[in-house]
Amino acid sequence: MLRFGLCCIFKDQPIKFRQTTATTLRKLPRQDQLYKLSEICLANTQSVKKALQFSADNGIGAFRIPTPLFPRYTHSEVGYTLDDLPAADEIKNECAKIKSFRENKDIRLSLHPDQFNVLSSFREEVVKNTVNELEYQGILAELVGAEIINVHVGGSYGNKPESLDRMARNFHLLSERVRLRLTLENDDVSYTPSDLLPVCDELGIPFVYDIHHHRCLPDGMSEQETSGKCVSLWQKFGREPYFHISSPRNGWQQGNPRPHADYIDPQDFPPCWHHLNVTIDIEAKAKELAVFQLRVDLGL
DNA sequence: GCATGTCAAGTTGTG
DNA sequence: CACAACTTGACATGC
Repeated sequence: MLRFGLCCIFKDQPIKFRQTTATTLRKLPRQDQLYKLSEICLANTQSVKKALQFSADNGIGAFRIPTPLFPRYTHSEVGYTLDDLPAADEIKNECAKIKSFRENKDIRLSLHPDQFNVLSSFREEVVKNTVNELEYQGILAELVGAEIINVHVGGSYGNKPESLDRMARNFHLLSERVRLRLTLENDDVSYTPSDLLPVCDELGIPFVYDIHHHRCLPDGMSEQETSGKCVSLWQKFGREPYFHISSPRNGWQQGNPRPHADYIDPQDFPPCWHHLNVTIDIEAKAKELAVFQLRVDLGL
């Protein structure tokens, strides 16, 4: 069975996630900052619950939680912990509901920390911030029962082996809570599946295969072979594999193929995936509509 | 109301 | 050298 996953936000569904910025918060007294943050965090956890309900109602088996669910949590000036917030108990209660709903309905939850998280950096400050942010993601993941914290390696700085070594060393700075959830994903500028599969094997963590990135940055390994290796790595941990797919906004023939299209072109869906038991996150701008359309196009 | 500029963080490739 | 792209626009401000 193929399990399709939604990413972060919705196109048509009235499910919204709120945000705020450090600049805005800085203008408020601490008390007001915490009140504002409390409202946002509570609203966002309620939105995750709605997203899960929508998924359950529509046969969608995975949801990627927006990274800034608790906005500015790790910020050096305006950061906070849940217990600082007036609605801390309510927020934790919502998270507990998300966790049990997820378990009952078998919906997988993942997190995808953004590009500022660079475990391969040679700058101590960057690594420190990255660890900090990943630890926040770990706390969030534990609260809501998210299984995966998926990251890119980041910079290669002109020397991939050395950068991967740094990443592997910095991996051990992370708590078990984060290490047990961390996965690596191939990107479209530096690290290919061939680069990452051995590293993942060494670190004992799974590999998330993004086929669009692979097509933008090929490594000579076929899609079928890469899929197979990804599947066996996940099977080693007794877990269901995770794939990502998207289509190029302007097609493969003209311009930059990296920007994502609104929908998935069924031609871009690899035939070798059809018979697998895997989770496939649909990275398309039309969001839930793209998942529905793809199911129709593939005759599912 | 609506248009517009801004928002914590990193790295890379393109024009 | 500026800017877009990346998993993703939303929010605050000012007219």
